[in-house]
Amino acid sequence: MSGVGDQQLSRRARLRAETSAEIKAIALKLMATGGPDAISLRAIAREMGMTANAIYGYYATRDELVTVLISDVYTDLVSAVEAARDALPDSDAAGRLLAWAQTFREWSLANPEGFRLIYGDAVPGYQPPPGGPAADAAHRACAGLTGLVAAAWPRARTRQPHDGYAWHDFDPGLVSLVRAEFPDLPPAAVALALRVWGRLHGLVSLEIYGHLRGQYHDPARLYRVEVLDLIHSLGLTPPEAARA
Amino acid sequence: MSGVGDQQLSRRARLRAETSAEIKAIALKLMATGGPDAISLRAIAREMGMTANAIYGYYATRDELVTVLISDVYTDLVSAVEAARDALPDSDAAGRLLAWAQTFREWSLANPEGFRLIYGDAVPGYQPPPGGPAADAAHRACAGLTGLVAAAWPRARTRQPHDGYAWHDFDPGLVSLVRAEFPDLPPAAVALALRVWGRLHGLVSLEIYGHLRGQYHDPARLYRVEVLDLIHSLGLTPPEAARA
DNA sequence: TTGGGAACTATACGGCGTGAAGTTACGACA
DNA sequence: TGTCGTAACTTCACGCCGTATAGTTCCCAA
Repeated sequence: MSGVGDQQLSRRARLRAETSAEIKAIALKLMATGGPDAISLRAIAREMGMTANAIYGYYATRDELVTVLISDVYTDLVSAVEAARDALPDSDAAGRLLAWAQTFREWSLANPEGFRLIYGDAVPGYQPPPGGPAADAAHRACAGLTGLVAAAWPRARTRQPHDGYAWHDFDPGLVSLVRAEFPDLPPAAVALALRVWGRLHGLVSLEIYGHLRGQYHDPARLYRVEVLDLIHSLGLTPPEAARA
Repeated sequence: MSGVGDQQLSRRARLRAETSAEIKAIALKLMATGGPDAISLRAIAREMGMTANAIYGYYATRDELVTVLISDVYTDLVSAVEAARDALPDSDAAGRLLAWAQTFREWSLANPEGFRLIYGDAVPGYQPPPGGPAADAAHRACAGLTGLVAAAWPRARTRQPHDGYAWHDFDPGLVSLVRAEFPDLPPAAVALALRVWGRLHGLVSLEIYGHLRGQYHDPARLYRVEVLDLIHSLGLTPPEAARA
Protein backbone atom coordinates (compact mmCIF):
# COMPACT_ATOMS: atom_id res chain seq x y z
CA MET A 1 0.00 0.00 0.00
CA SER A 2 2.71 2.49 0.90
CA GLY A 3 5.37 3.57 -1.50
CA VAL A 4 8.13 2.58 0.89
CA GLY A 5 7.22 -0.87 2.09
CA ASP A 6 6.66 -3.08 -0.88
CA GLN A 7 10.04 -4.67 -1.30
CA GLN A 8 10.43 -5.12 2.43
CA LEU A 9 8.11 -4.93 5.36
CA SER A 10 7.11 -1.51 6.49
CA ARG A 11 8.61 -0.16 9.65
CA ARG A 12 5.40 -0.86 11.54
CA ALA A 13 5.16 -4.41 10.28
CA ARG A 14 8.80 -5.05 11.10
CA LEU A 15 8.44 -3.81 14.65
CA ARG A 16 5.30 -5.82 14.95
CA ALA A 17 7.01 -9.02 13.78
CA GLU A 18 9.91 -8.40 16.13
CA THR A 19 7.65 -7.91 19.11
CA SER A 20 5.66 -10.99 18.21
CA ALA A 21 8.83 -13.03 17.98
CA GLU A 22 10.07 -11.64 21.28
CA ILE A 23 6.84 -12.70 22.95
CA LYS A 24 7.31 -16.23 21.65
CA ALA A 25 10.97 -16.31 22.63
CA ILE A 26 10.24 -15.18 26.18
CA ALA A 27 7.37 -17.64 26.44
CA LEU A 28 9.71 -20.46 25.43
CA LYS A 29 12.33 -19.26 27.91
CA LEU A 30 9.78 -19.15 30.70
CA MET A 31 8.59 -22.62 29.73
CA ALA A 32 12.13 -24.00 29.72
CA THR A 33 12.87 -22.64 33.18
CA GLY A 34 9.56 -22.94 35.01
CA GLY A 35 7.61 -25.53 33.07
CA PRO A 36 4.66 -24.93 30.79
CA ASP A 37 2.54 -23.47 33.61
CA ALA A 38 4.97 -20.58 33.76
CA ILE A 39 3.69 -19.33 30.41
CA SER A 40 1.55 -16.50 31.68
CA LEU A 41 0.80 -13.33 29.80
CA ARG A 42 1.62 -11.32 32.88
CA ALA A 43 5.02 -12.96 33.30
CA ILE A 44 5.87 -12.46 29.64
CA ALA A 45 4.85 -8.82 29.80
CA ARG A 46 6.81 -8.30 33.02
CA GLU A 47 9.90 -9.70 31.28
CA MET A 48 9.35 -7.33 28.36
CA GLY A 49 8.66 -4.27 30.52
CA MET A 50 5.13 -4.07 29.24
CA THR A 51 1.61 -4.58 30.48
CA ALA A 52 -0.05 -7.95 30.11
CA ASN A 53 -2.77 -6.43 27.99
CA ALA A 54 -0.28 -5.24 25.39
CA ILE A 55 0.12 -8.87 24.32
CA TYR A 56 -3.51 -8.91 23.24
CA GLY A 57 -2.46 -6.77 20.31
CA TYR A 58 -0.42 -9.72 19.04
CA TYR A 59 -2.33 -12.77 20.20
CA ALA A 60 -6.07 -12.69 20.73
CA THR A 61 -5.88 -14.98 23.72
CA ARG A 62 -3.45 -16.99 25.76
CA ASP A 63 -4.58 -20.18 24.03
CA GLU A 64 -3.74 -18.70 20.66
CA LEU A 65 -0.20 -17.99 21.85
CA VAL A 66 0.07 -21.52 23.19
CA THR A 67 -1.15 -22.93 19.88
CA VAL A 68 1.58 -21.06 18.03
CA LEU A 69 4.18 -22.23 20.54
CA ILE A 70 3.08 -25.85 20.17
CA SER A 71 3.32 -25.57 16.43
CA ASP A 72 6.82 -24.09 16.62
CA VAL A 73 8.09 -26.62 19.12
CA TYR A 74 6.51 -29.55 17.29
CA THR A 75 8.12 -28.40 14.06
CA ASP A 76 11.46 -28.23 15.86
CA LEU A 77 11.05 -31.81 17.07
CA VAL A 78 10.08 -33.11 13.64
CA SER A 79 12.99 -31.29 12.02
CA ALA A 80 15.38 -32.85 14.51
CA VAL A 81 14.28 -36.43 13.91
CA GLU A 82 14.16 -35.97 10.17
CA ALA A 83 17.65 -34.50 10.11
CA ALA A 84 18.98 -37.45 12.10
CA ARG A 85 17.25 -39.87 9.75
CA ASP A 86 18.55 -38.16 6.62
CA ALA A 87 22.13 -38.23 7.89
CA LEU A 88 22.11 -41.90 6.88
CA PRO A 89 21.73 -43.23 3.33
CA ASP A 90 18.43 -44.61 2.07
CA SER A 91 20.03 -48.02 1.83
CA ASP A 92 20.42 -48.22 5.62
CA ALA A 93 16.76 -48.60 6.51
CA ALA A 94 17.40 -49.98 9.98
CA GLY A 95 19.93 -47.28 10.78
CA ARG A 96 17.53 -44.55 9.68
CA LEU A 97 14.77 -45.89 11.89
CA LEU A 98 17.17 -46.23 14.80
CA ALA A 99 18.38 -42.67 14.28
CA TRP A 100 14.83 -41.35 14.10
CA ALA A 101 13.84 -43.15 17.28
CA GLN A 102 16.94 -42.28 19.28
CA THR A 103 16.71 -38.64 18.29
CA PHE A 104 13.04 -38.64 19.26
CA ARG A 105 14.00 -39.71 22.78
CA GLU A 106 17.03 -37.45 23.00
CA TRP A 107 15.12 -34.38 21.88
CA SER A 108 12.40 -35.20 24.38
CA LEU A 109 14.85 -35.58 27.25
CA ALA A 110 16.58 -32.35 26.23
CA ASN A 111 13.25 -30.53 25.94
CA PRO A 112 10.96 -32.20 28.45
CA GLU A 113 8.84 -29.07 28.75
CA GLY A 114 8.42 -29.02 24.99
CA PHE A 115 7.39 -32.66 25.02
CA ARG A 116 4.80 -31.95 27.70
CA LEU A 117 3.62 -28.92 25.77
CA ILE A 118 3.05 -31.02 22.65
CA TYR A 119 1.73 -34.25 24.09
CA GLY A 120 0.30 -33.44 27.52
CA ASP A 121 -2.14 -30.99 29.06
CA ALA A 122 0.72 -28.76 30.00
CA VAL A 123 -1.20 -25.50 30.02
CA PRO A 124 -4.13 -25.38 32.45
CA GLY A 125 -7.22 -24.56 30.47
CA TYR A 126 -5.85 -25.12 26.99
CA GLN A 127 -8.03 -26.86 24.42
CA PRO A 128 -6.22 -27.77 21.18
CA PRO A 129 -7.97 -26.45 18.07
CA PRO A 130 -9.02 -29.34 15.79
CA GLY A 131 -7.24 -28.62 12.52
CA GLY A 132 -4.57 -26.26 13.79
CA PRO A 133 -1.02 -25.96 12.56
CA ALA A 134 0.12 -28.50 15.15
CA ALA A 135 -1.77 -31.11 13.14
CA ASP A 136 0.56 -30.40 10.22
CA ALA A 137 3.59 -31.21 12.33
CA ALA A 138 1.92 -34.39 13.54
CA HIS A 139 1.22 -35.38 9.94
CA ARG A 140 4.82 -34.68 9.03
CA ALA A 141 5.98 -36.90 11.87
CA CYS A 142 3.65 -39.72 10.88
CA ALA A 143 4.49 -39.40 7.22
CA GLY A 144 8.17 -39.58 8.11
CA LEU A 145 7.62 -42.73 10.13
CA THR A 146 5.55 -44.14 7.29
CA GLY A 147 8.50 -43.56 4.98
CA LEU A 148 10.70 -45.55 7.34
CA VAL A 149 8.11 -48.32 7.46
CA ALA A 150 7.83 -48.20 3.67
CA ALA A 151 11.51 -49.06 3.37
CA ALA A 152 10.83 -52.20 5.40
CA TRP A 153 7.43 -52.95 3.93
CA PRO A 154 8.45 -55.70 1.50
CA ARG A 155 9.60 -57.77 4.45
CA ALA A 156 7.26 -56.39 7.11
CA ARG A 157 4.04 -56.89 5.19
CA THR A 158 3.97 -60.64 5.67
CA ARG A 159 3.72 -60.16 9.43
CA GLN A 160 0.92 -57.61 9.28
CA PRO A 161 -2.82 -58.08 8.94
CA HIS A 162 -3.83 -56.67 5.56
CA ASP A 163 -7.59 -56.53 5.75
CA GLY A 164 -9.84 -53.93 7.24
CA TYR A 165 -7.77 -50.88 6.43
CA ALA A 166 -9.10 -48.26 4.05
CA TRP A 167 -7.70 -44.90 3.04
CA HIS A 168 -10.85 -43.08 4.05
CA ASP A 169 -10.24 -44.08 7.66
CA PHE A 170 -7.10 -41.94 7.67
CA ASP A 171 -6.88 -38.17 7.76
CA PRO A 172 -6.84 -36.70 4.25
CA GLY A 173 -3.87 -34.48 5.03
CA LEU A 174 -1.81 -37.44 6.16
CA VAL A 175 -2.95 -39.56 3.22
CA SER A 176 -1.93 -36.97 0.65
CA LEU A 177 1.48 -36.57 2.29
CA VAL A 178 2.06 -40.32 2.21
CA ARG A 179 0.66 -41.10 -1.23
CA ALA A 180 2.60 -38.31 -2.85
CA GLU A 181 5.82 -40.03 -1.89
CA PHE A 182 4.76 -43.69 -1.83
CA PRO A 183 1.92 -44.15 -4.34
CA ASP A 184 1.87 -47.93 -4.08
CA LEU A 185 1.96 -48.26 -0.30
CA PRO A 186 -1.20 -49.84 1.18
CA PRO A 187 -3.04 -48.25 4.11
CA ALA A 188 -1.92 -51.11 6.34
CA ALA A 189 1.59 -49.64 6.20
CA VAL A 190 0.36 -46.32 7.59
CA ALA A 191 -1.45 -48.17 10.36
CA LEU A 192 1.80 -49.95 11.14
CA ALA A 193 3.58 -46.59 11.25
CA LEU A 194 1.02 -45.29 13.75
CA ARG A 195 1.61 -48.35 15.92
CA VAL A 196 5.35 -47.76 15.71
CA TRP A 197 4.74 -44.17 16.79
CA GLY A 198 2.76 -45.45 19.74
CA ARG A 199 5.54 -47.81 20.80
CA LEU A 200 8.16 -45.09 20.74
CA HIS A 201 5.88 -42.54 22.34
CA GLY A 202 4.91 -44.89 25.14
CA LEU A 203 8.31 -45.46 26.68
CA VAL A 204 9.44 -41.86 26.17
CA SER A 205 6.23 -40.53 27.67
CA LEU A 206 6.53 -42.77 30.72
CA GLU A 207 10.13 -41.64 31.15
CA ILE A 208 9.44 -37.92 30.72
CA TYR A 209 6.59 -37.99 33.21
CA GLY A 210 8.71 -39.88 35.71
CA HIS A 211 6.78 -43.13 35.73
CA LEU A 212 9.81 -45.23 34.88
CA ARG A 213 12.02 -43.62 37.50
CA GLY A 214 10.30 -45.53 40.29
CA GLN A 215 10.68 -48.84 38.47
CA TYR A 216 13.94 -49.10 36.58
CA HIS A 217 17.14 -47.09 36.65
CA ASP A 218 18.22 -47.38 33.02
CA PRO A 219 15.45 -46.22 30.71
CA ALA A 220 17.96 -45.69 27.91
CA ARG A 221 18.65 -49.41 27.80
CA LEU A 222 14.95 -50.22 27.89
CA TYR A 223 14.33 -47.90 24.96
CA ARG A 224 17.26 -49.23 22.98
CA VAL A 225 16.09 -52.82 23.39
CA GLU A 226 12.59 -51.78 22.41
CA VAL A 227 13.75 -50.05 19.24
CA LEU A 228 15.99 -52.96 18.24
CA ASP A 229 13.09 -55.35 18.85
CA LEU A 230 10.94 -53.10 16.71
CA ILE A 231 13.52 -53.08 13.93
CA HIS A 232 13.70 -56.86 14.14
CA SER A 233 9.93 -57.20 14.01
CA LEU A 234 9.90 -55.18 10.79
CA GLY A 235 12.22 -57.75 9.23
CA LEU A 236 15.17 -55.37 9.17
CA THR A 237 18.70 -56.20 10.23
CA PRO A 238 19.90 -53.98 13.08
CA PRO A 239 23.01 -51.92 12.28
CA GLU A 240 26.27 -53.49 13.40
CA ALA A 241 27.06 -50.62 15.76
CA ALA A 242 23.78 -51.11 17.58
CA ARG A 243 24.27 -54.78 18.38
CA ALA A 244 26.79 -54.14 21.12
CA MET B 1 -7.60 -42.82 74.63
CA SER B 2 -11.23 -42.21 75.56
CA GLY B 3 -13.40 -44.83 77.15
CA VAL B 4 -15.94 -44.54 74.38
CA GLY B 5 -13.93 -44.72 71.25
CA ASP B 6 -11.84 -47.87 71.38
CA GLN B 7 -14.09 -50.35 69.63
CA GLN B 8 -15.18 -47.74 67.10
CA LEU B 9 -13.99 -44.32 66.12
CA SER B 10 -14.94 -41.44 68.34
CA ARG B 11 -17.63 -39.11 67.13
CA ARG B 12 -15.03 -36.50 66.23
CA ALA B 13 -12.93 -38.97 64.27
CA ARG B 14 -15.97 -40.30 62.46
CA LEU B 15 -17.11 -36.85 61.39
CA ARG B 16 -13.59 -36.11 60.38
CA ALA B 17 -13.35 -39.21 58.21
CA GLU B 18 -16.71 -38.46 56.62
CA THR B 19 -15.72 -34.92 55.75
CA SER B 20 -12.41 -36.09 54.36
CA ALA B 21 -14.19 -38.63 52.18
CA GLU B 22 -16.69 -36.02 51.03
CA ILE B 23 -13.86 -33.74 49.96
CA LYS B 24 -12.36 -36.52 47.88
CA ALA B 25 -15.73 -37.48 46.40
CA ILE B 26 -16.48 -33.91 45.35
CA ALA B 27 -13.00 -33.51 43.94
CA LEU B 28 -13.49 -36.60 41.81
CA LYS B 29 -16.89 -35.37 40.67
CA LEU B 30 -15.45 -32.00 39.71
CA MET B 31 -12.64 -33.74 37.85
CA ALA B 32 -15.06 -35.98 35.98
CA THR B 33 -17.18 -33.06 34.83
CA GLY B 34 -14.67 -30.27 34.31
CA GLY B 35 -11.35 -32.00 33.86
CA PRO B 36 -8.50 -32.15 36.34
CA ASP B 37 -8.05 -28.36 36.31
CA ALA B 38 -11.45 -28.07 37.92
CA ILE B 39 -10.06 -29.52 41.15
CA SER B 40 -9.79 -26.28 43.10
CA LEU B 41 -10.10 -25.96 46.83
CA ARG B 42 -12.50 -23.08 46.40
CA ALA B 43 -14.79 -25.05 44.10
CA ILE B 44 -14.81 -28.04 46.43
CA ALA B 45 -15.58 -25.84 49.39
CA ARG B 46 -18.31 -24.04 47.47
CA GLU B 47 -19.90 -27.41 46.68
CA MET B 48 -19.75 -28.35 50.36
CA GLY B 49 -21.08 -25.06 51.65
CA MET B 50 -17.79 -24.32 53.35
CA THR B 51 -14.89 -21.97 53.03
CA ALA B 52 -11.86 -22.98 51.01
CA ASN B 53 -9.63 -22.66 54.04
CA ALA B 54 -11.65 -25.25 55.94
CA ILE B 55 -10.10 -27.90 53.67
CA TYR B 56 -6.71 -27.08 55.11
CA GLY B 57 -7.84 -28.87 58.24
CA TYR B 58 -7.95 -32.10 56.23
CA TYR B 59 -5.24 -31.70 53.62
CA ALA B 60 -2.22 -29.56 54.25
CA THR B 61 -2.11 -28.34 50.69
CA ARG B 62 -3.84 -28.78 47.38
CA ASP B 63 -1.01 -31.02 46.16
CA GLU B 64 -1.55 -33.35 49.11
CA LEU B 65 -5.19 -33.73 48.13
CA VAL B 66 -4.21 -34.38 44.53
CA THR B 67 -1.70 -36.99 45.65
CA VAL B 68 -4.40 -38.86 47.55
CA LEU B 69 -6.74 -38.63 44.55
CA ILE B 70 -4.07 -39.99 42.22
CA SER B 71 -3.47 -42.88 44.57
CA ASP B 72 -7.18 -43.69 44.75
CA VAL B 73 -7.76 -43.45 41.03
CA TYR B 74 -4.63 -45.42 40.21
CA THR B 75 -5.73 -48.17 42.58
CA ASP B 76 -9.10 -48.22 40.85
CA LEU B 77 -7.43 -48.66 37.47
CA VAL B 78 -5.16 -51.44 38.69
CA SER B 79 -8.06 -53.24 40.34
CA ALA B 80 -10.03 -53.08 37.10
CA VAL B 81 -7.31 -54.60 34.94
CA GLU B 82 -6.49 -57.26 37.51
CA ALA B 83 -10.13 -58.24 37.82
CA ALA B 84 -10.41 -58.62 34.05
CA ARG B 85 -7.25 -60.69 33.97
CA ASP B 86 -8.36 -62.96 36.79
CA ALA B 87 -11.70 -63.65 35.14
CA LEU B 88 -9.77 -66.02 32.87
CA PRO B 89 -7.95 -69.16 34.01
CA ASP B 90 -4.20 -69.25 34.47
CA SER B 91 -3.97 -71.67 31.58
CA ASP B 92 -5.13 -69.00 29.12
CA ALA B 93 -2.05 -66.82 29.21
CA ALA B 94 -2.84 -65.01 25.94
CA GLY B 95 -6.42 -64.36 26.96
CA ARG B 96 -5.34 -62.94 30.30
CA LEU B 97 -2.90 -60.55 28.65
CA LEU B 98 -5.53 -59.54 26.11
CA ALA B 99 -8.06 -58.93 28.87
CA TRP B 100 -5.57 -56.87 30.88
CA ALA B 101 -4.71 -54.76 27.84
CA GLN B 102 -8.26 -54.25 26.61
CA THR B 103 -9.45 -53.30 30.07
CA PHE B 104 -6.57 -50.87 30.40
CA ARG B 105 -7.76 -49.05 27.30
CA GLU B 106 -11.44 -49.29 28.16
CA TRP B 107 -10.92 -47.94 31.68
CA SER B 108 -8.85 -45.11 30.25
CA LEU B 109 -11.49 -44.18 27.69
CA ALA B 110 -14.19 -44.34 30.34
CA ASN B 111 -12.10 -42.24 32.76
CA PRO B 112 -10.00 -39.98 30.56
CA GLU B 113 -9.69 -37.42 33.33
CA GLY B 114 -8.41 -40.13 35.64
CA PHE B 115 -5.88 -41.22 33.06
CA ARG B 116 -4.66 -37.65 32.67
CA LEU B 117 -4.55 -37.28 36.43
CA ILE B 118 -2.33 -40.35 36.77
CA TYR B 119 -0.09 -40.05 33.75
CA GLY B 120 -0.09 -36.39 32.71
CA ASP B 121 0.45 -32.99 34.28
CA ALA B 122 -3.23 -32.62 34.79
CA VAL B 123 -3.08 -30.28 37.76
CA PRO B 124 -1.25 -27.00 37.11
CA GLY B 125 1.56 -26.75 39.62
CA TYR B 126 1.51 -30.31 40.91
CA GLN B 127 4.81 -32.05 41.59
CA PRO B 128 4.50 -35.77 42.34
CA PRO B 129 6.19 -36.80 45.59
CA PRO B 130 8.95 -39.37 44.96
CA GLY B 131 7.91 -42.38 47.00
CA GLY B 132 4.24 -41.59 47.46
CA PRO B 133 1.37 -44.06 47.56
CA ALA B 134 0.90 -43.70 43.81
CA ALA B 135 4.19 -45.55 43.44
CA ASP B 136 2.60 -48.55 45.12
CA ALA B 137 -0.17 -48.67 42.52
CA ALA B 138 2.42 -48.37 39.77
CA HIS B 139 4.36 -51.26 41.27
CA ARG B 140 1.18 -53.31 41.45
CA ALA B 141 0.50 -52.60 37.79
CA CYS B 142 4.03 -53.55 36.75
CA ALA B 143 4.05 -56.63 38.93
CA GLY B 144 0.77 -57.69 37.36
CA LEU B 145 2.19 -57.26 33.89
CA THR B 146 5.29 -59.14 34.96
CA GLY B 147 3.06 -62.01 36.01
CA LEU B 148 1.52 -62.07 32.55
CA VAL B 149 4.97 -61.99 31.00
CA ALA B 150 6.08 -64.76 33.35
CA ALA B 151 3.41 -67.05 31.95
CA ALA B 152 4.92 -66.54 28.51
CA TRP B 153 8.54 -66.43 29.61
CA PRO B 154 9.51 -70.02 28.66
CA ARG B 155 8.76 -69.16 25.05
CA ALA B 156 9.47 -65.42 25.15
CA ARG B 157 12.93 -65.66 26.69
CA THR B 158 14.57 -66.89 23.51
CA ARG B 159 13.65 -63.64 21.75
CA GLN B 160 14.91 -61.36 24.51
CA PRO B 161 18.39 -60.13 25.27
CA HIS B 162 19.44 -61.66 28.58
CA ASP B 163 22.56 -59.75 29.48
CA GLY B 164 22.92 -56.44 31.18
CA TYR B 165 19.96 -56.66 33.52
CA ALA B 166 20.50 -56.77 37.27
CA TRP B 167 18.00 -56.71 40.10
CA HIS B 168 19.62 -53.71 41.71
CA ASP B 169 18.66 -51.62 38.68
CA PHE B 170 15.01 -52.11 39.55
CA ASP B 171 13.09 -50.48 42.36
CA PRO B 172 13.25 -52.58 45.54
CA GLY B 173 9.50 -52.36 46.06
CA LEU B 174 8.81 -53.71 42.61
CA VAL B 175 11.46 -56.39 42.97
CA SER B 176 10.05 -57.71 46.22
CA LEU B 177 6.54 -57.84 44.72
CA VAL B 178 7.78 -59.80 41.73
CA ARG B 179 10.18 -62.18 43.48
CA ALA B 180 7.63 -63.08 46.11
CA GLU B 181 5.43 -64.56 43.42
CA PHE B 182 8.00 -65.64 40.81
CA PRO B 183 11.24 -66.48 42.62
CA ASP B 184 12.96 -67.91 39.56
CA LEU B 185 12.12 -65.18 37.08
CA PRO B 186 15.18 -63.29 35.77
CA PRO B 187 15.30 -59.48 35.73
CA ALA B 188 15.11 -59.52 31.94
CA ALA B 189 11.46 -60.57 32.29
CA VAL B 190 10.66 -57.49 34.37
CA ALA B 191 12.36 -55.33 31.77
CA LEU B 192 10.20 -56.97 29.14
CA ALA B 193 7.12 -56.24 31.23
CA LEU B 194 8.09 -52.57 31.40
CA ARG B 195 8.46 -52.50 27.63
CA VAL B 196 5.04 -54.11 27.28
CA TRP B 197 3.68 -51.43 29.59
CA GLY B 198 5.22 -48.80 27.37
CA ARG B 199 3.66 -50.28 24.24
CA LEU B 200 0.19 -50.34 25.74
CA HIS B 201 0.59 -46.93 27.35
CA GLY B 202 1.80 -45.35 24.12
CA LEU B 203 -1.24 -45.95 21.96
CA VAL B 204 -3.72 -45.29 24.77
CA SER B 205 -1.95 -42.09 25.71
CA LEU B 206 -1.94 -40.83 22.13
CA GLU B 207 -5.63 -41.63 21.86
CA ILE B 208 -6.63 -40.03 25.17
CA TYR B 209 -4.79 -36.82 24.36
CA GLY B 210 -6.36 -36.68 20.92
CA HIS B 211 -3.21 -37.21 18.87
CA LEU B 212 -4.65 -40.17 16.99
CA ARG B 213 -7.91 -38.44 16.17
CA GLY B 214 -6.25 -36.33 13.49
CA GLN B 215 -4.62 -39.36 11.89
CA TYR B 216 -6.83 -42.44 11.98
CA HIS B 217 -10.48 -42.97 12.72
CA ASP B 218 -10.41 -46.40 14.34
CA PRO B 219 -7.99 -46.42 17.26
CA ALA B 220 -9.70 -49.50 18.70
CA ARG B 221 -8.55 -51.54 15.71
CA LEU B 222 -5.06 -50.12 15.94
CA TYR B 223 -4.84 -51.09 19.59
CA ARG B 224 -6.27 -54.55 18.99
CA VAL B 225 -3.73 -55.27 16.27
CA GLU B 226 -0.96 -53.97 18.50
CA VAL B 227 -1.96 -56.21 21.40
CA LEU B 228 -2.30 -59.27 19.18
CA ASP B 229 1.11 -58.51 17.68
CA LEU B 230 2.45 -58.21 21.21
CA ILE B 231 0.92 -61.55 22.19
CA HIS B 232 2.44 -63.10 19.10
CA SER B 233 5.85 -61.63 19.82
CA LEU B 234 5.74 -63.23 23.27
CA GLY B 235 5.31 -66.62 21.62
CA LEU B 236 1.72 -66.99 22.78
CA THR B 237 -1.19 -68.12 20.66
CA PRO B 238 -3.95 -65.50 20.45
CA PRO B 239 -7.32 -66.65 21.78
CA GLU B 240 -9.70 -67.97 19.12
CA ALA B 241 -12.27 -65.25 19.81
CA ALA B 242 -9.70 -62.54 19.13
CA ARG B 243 -8.65 -63.78 15.71
CA ALA B 244 -11.75 -62.50 13.95
C1' DT C 1 -0.58 20.38 9.72
C1' DT C 2 -3.74 17.33 10.84
C1' DG C 3 -6.37 13.28 11.48
C1' DG C 4 -6.58 8.22 11.65
C1' DG C 5 -5.15 4.32 13.73
C1' DA C 6 -1.84 1.22 15.94
C1' DA C 7 0.31 0.39 20.33
C1' DC C 8 0.09 0.56 24.77
C1' DT C 9 -1.59 1.72 29.76
C1' DA C 10 -4.98 2.11 33.63
C1' DT C 11 -8.50 0.16 35.99
C1' DA C 12 -11.47 -3.41 37.15
C1' DC C 13 -13.67 -8.11 37.86
C1' DG C 14 -13.73 -12.71 39.21
C1' DG C 15 -11.03 -16.79 40.19
C1' DC C 16 -7.09 -19.13 42.20
C1' DG C 17 -3.87 -21.03 46.52
C1' DT C 18 -2.66 -19.86 50.89
C1' DG C 19 -1.32 -17.46 55.38
C1' DA C 20 -2.80 -15.31 59.92
C1' DA C 21 -6.04 -14.21 63.18
C1' DG C 22 -10.48 -14.61 65.20
C1' DT C 23 -14.84 -17.27 66.52
C1' DT C 24 -17.76 -21.16 67.78
C1' DA C 25 -18.91 -25.38 69.75
C1' DC C 26 -17.81 -30.04 71.18
C1' DG C 27 -15.96 -33.10 74.63
C1' DA C 28 -13.03 -34.51 78.53
C1' DC C 29 -12.09 -33.86 83.20
C1' DA C 30 -12.46 -31.65 87.96
C1' DT D 1 -22.23 -29.36 86.45
C1' DG D 2 -18.96 -26.06 85.32
C1' DT D 3 -14.64 -25.08 83.05
C1' DC D 4 -11.32 -25.10 79.68
C1' DG D 5 -8.45 -26.93 75.83
C1' DT D 6 -8.82 -27.53 71.21
C1' DA D 7 -10.72 -28.96 66.72
C1' DA D 8 -13.39 -26.93 63.14
C1' DC D 9 -14.49 -23.29 60.75
C1' DT D 10 -14.84 -18.23 59.12
C1' DT D 11 -13.05 -13.70 57.95
C1' DC D 12 -9.74 -10.94 56.01
C1' DA D 13 -5.73 -10.32 53.39
C1' DC D 14 -2.05 -10.92 49.73
C1' DG D 15 -0.37 -11.83 45.33
C1' DC D 16 -1.05 -14.51 41.34
C1' DC D 17 -3.83 -15.37 37.01
C1' DG D 18 -6.75 -14.20 32.24
C1' DT D 19 -9.25 -10.77 30.24
C1' DA D 20 -12.74 -6.94 29.23
C1' DT D 21 -13.28 -1.84 28.70
C1' DA D 22 -11.86 2.64 28.31
C1' DG D 23 -8.45 5.97 27.86
C1' DT D 24 -3.82 7.72 26.30
C1' DT D 25 0.26 8.38 23.39
C1' DC D 26 2.50 8.80 19.23
C1' DC D 27 3.83 7.48 14.51
C1' DC D 28 2.87 8.05 9.75
C1' DA D 29 0.57 9.38 5.67
C1' DA D 30 -2.36 12.48 3.21
